[in-house]
Amino acid sequence: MTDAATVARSAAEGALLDAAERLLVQVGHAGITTRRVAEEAGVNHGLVHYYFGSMENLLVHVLERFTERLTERQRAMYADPEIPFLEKWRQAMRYLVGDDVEYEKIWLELQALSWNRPELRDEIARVNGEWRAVLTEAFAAPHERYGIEMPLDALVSLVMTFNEGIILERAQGITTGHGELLAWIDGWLAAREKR
Amino acid sequence: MTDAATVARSAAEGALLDAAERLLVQVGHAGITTRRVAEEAGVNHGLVHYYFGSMENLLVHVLERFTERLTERQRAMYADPEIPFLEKWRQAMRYLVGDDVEYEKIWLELQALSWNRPELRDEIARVNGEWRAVLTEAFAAPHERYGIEMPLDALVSLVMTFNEGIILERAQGITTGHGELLAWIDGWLAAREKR
DNA sequence: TCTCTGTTTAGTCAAATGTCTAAGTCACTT
DNA sequence: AAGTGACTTAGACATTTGACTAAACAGAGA
Repeated sequence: MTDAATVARSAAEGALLDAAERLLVQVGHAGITTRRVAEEAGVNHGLVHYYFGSMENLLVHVLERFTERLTERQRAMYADPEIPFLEKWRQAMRYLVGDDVEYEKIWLELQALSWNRPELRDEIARVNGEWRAVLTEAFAAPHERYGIEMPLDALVSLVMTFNEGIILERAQGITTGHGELLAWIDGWLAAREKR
Repeated sequence: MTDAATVARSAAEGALLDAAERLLVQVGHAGITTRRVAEEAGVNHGLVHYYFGSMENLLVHVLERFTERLTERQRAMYADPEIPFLEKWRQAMRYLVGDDVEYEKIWLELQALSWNRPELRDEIARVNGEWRAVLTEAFAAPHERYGIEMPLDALVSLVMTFNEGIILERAQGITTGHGELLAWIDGWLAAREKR
């Protein structure tokens, strides 16, 4: 295979994966067909089969690429030891209720896909475990410093699940109470920070 | 229309709605077709069109019937003023992590369906609002009695979203931390109860 | 008993879909 | 310049799907 050809192929493959993500946002996983994703990507519909073997397999690749980026983003958000915890928390909450609803929609659609494809569930569970690990490490020090009564693993689960709940509600256009909740947490953290 | 015919028709309609719910659990909303739901219900596939006009409309009826039951269940869970709050809470949490995963799967599939059908979102939002109202009323007294610092609407949002997050994680086979979180909350409530 | 009306059945139809293939195209090598 | 091999294209093919329909059917009332 020539270099030029390799580049062209990678570009086309990437275009198909990008197109699939856009269609996840626009119509959901159930509405994606080989012809539609090819048209969205501006490539011939035969390439879906040529590159990925099947429509199903293309979505598997979308999932893998997305979870890789997601894991990276989660790590970047909380990992840097230079940045104070409160700042990380605020950054994470800004993302959570920011206007990047599309990103969350992709993630939800991929999760919904996994509900009925057992072979994809491991990948979702892996990302969940990774996120849990990142949060557990990031919250270990604040957990002690702020004197939070609840055990660390319970706290991490609480943070993860209420985040997922907010994402789920936002996907349905519901935002009631989110601002109040996040504002109170922020105030609570800030007050303890100053002491 | 005769009475006997009415009964037979109601039975067949109910059978189709029940079959659709079972298929939501088994294969998700994307895998439901007129022929498949008819076979599952044991009726002729033409009846889907005759009764409901379209496959889409059948799912709308499934959503309406389900949300009606869900609202009723939520009210029954928290409404009775005779039952002490702690007991209600424990009952609700037992449901949440009970083995009735199928029920949650139906609810999640219907929500996922609504992500791409704007006409269904009002119904989801309605149920969400109803649940919020029920919880707000049920938590008003405990909120004050337990001396919870967070404002009531933030507390209600926290409870709702972490519940939804737990449901979402459980749909993917993830239960890490749930037991620890609920156990701690239970202990916290129980300790304040005794005082 | 016979008709009439609403229900049920089996089957038709066009459109859409995933998969696959044969022919065409292009860059690179010899 | 011709050949080579991989890539790309357009189209074919069998299935499946939602929607629809004509005919068979059943039960209530005359």
